[in-house]
Amino acid sequence: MLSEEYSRFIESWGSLGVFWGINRSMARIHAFLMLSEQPVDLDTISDTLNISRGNASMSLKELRSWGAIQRVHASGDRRDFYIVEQDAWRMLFKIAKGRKEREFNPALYALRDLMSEADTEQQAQVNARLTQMEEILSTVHAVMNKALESEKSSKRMFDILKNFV
Amino acid sequence: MLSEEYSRFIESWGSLGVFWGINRSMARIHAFLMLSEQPVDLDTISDTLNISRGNASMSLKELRSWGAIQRVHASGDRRDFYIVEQDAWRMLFKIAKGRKEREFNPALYALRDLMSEADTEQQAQVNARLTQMEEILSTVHAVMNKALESEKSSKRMFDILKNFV
DNA sequence: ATTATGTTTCAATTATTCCTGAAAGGATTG
DNA sequence: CAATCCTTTCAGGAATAATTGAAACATAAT
Repeated sequence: MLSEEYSRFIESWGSLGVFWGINRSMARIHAFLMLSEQPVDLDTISDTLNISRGNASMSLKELRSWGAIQRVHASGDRRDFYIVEQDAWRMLFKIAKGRKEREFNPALYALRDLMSEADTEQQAQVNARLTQMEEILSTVHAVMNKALESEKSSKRMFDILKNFV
Repeated sequence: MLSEEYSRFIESWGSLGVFWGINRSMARIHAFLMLSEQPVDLDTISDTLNISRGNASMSLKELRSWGAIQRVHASGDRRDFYIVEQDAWRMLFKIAKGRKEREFNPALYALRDLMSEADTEQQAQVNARLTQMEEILSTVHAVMNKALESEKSSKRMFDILKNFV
């Protein structure tokens, strides 16, 4: 049984997960594993969080594919156990990277194509707007690429922002 | 009828909208208005984008509540017309602000509560993990607050990042 | 006051996403 | 190699979210 604080954290981690575009179950499982000193098996997860085994299994699989968690084995035990990836950064970046490519990039590329294809008598205001938008998105694009390029690079960016604040 | 480039931009803007947590219709309408030199009325929107009037009306209302678009009137015309907010920043920030408060903040607060309530014999590894996560989220929190504090502040941050890249 | 024109609301429908549970699949043990 | 234990898959069901369309509402013109 989980304490109230544990539950609350797990649930709000779930909501934050939705913000990142991962579903609630996955995020809750991830939160639970963050709070577990010992490796945890599938049954414990599904019982504690009230998630079906099927769902838990799929969620664990996907979390694993993102490098968010690892599967480990206890000797003399047939079950699989799971632990979180020790480095919290890694997961955040993996997720961010995927979403950026799937959703951000296409919009930027479409915008650029639009601007290059546009006939020259494109109306002035529209042009100005698109130009401004393109500038913003391009910078965001560059920043994200840099941030997602290497752990070192991202940490440096993080520090710069930290100092700015 | 829209050109192919226009359509493509509108559709991918729709996907990007989903990334931000606004629904496809709203994002498409917003894109369409960005591409219109002239103020546009509800019928044109609903016909051009194949969106029902009801949906268009609701979407326009919500876009307006976010300051993403404005309603204007043409003299001698009964209809309402819509134009995009001239400053692209404003909308992005409004949206970011809302989502941050609804989804990010609760997770951070829950994490902090968890850490303060935790019994002292909390296990070392878990503690280390939570501490690391709290540091990251706190910094993100501070950065976002700063960015959302004022237009000037956000532009400064934007420039800093631009230079870093 | 009535009609004509345009907008908004909202219950019902449709689409999408998420989750379940049972069956199939693997691996280990006796 | 059969039995046991655990995991994975996936079709169907449940829950959510988005969208429609028709009715109610509002306003201006006649």
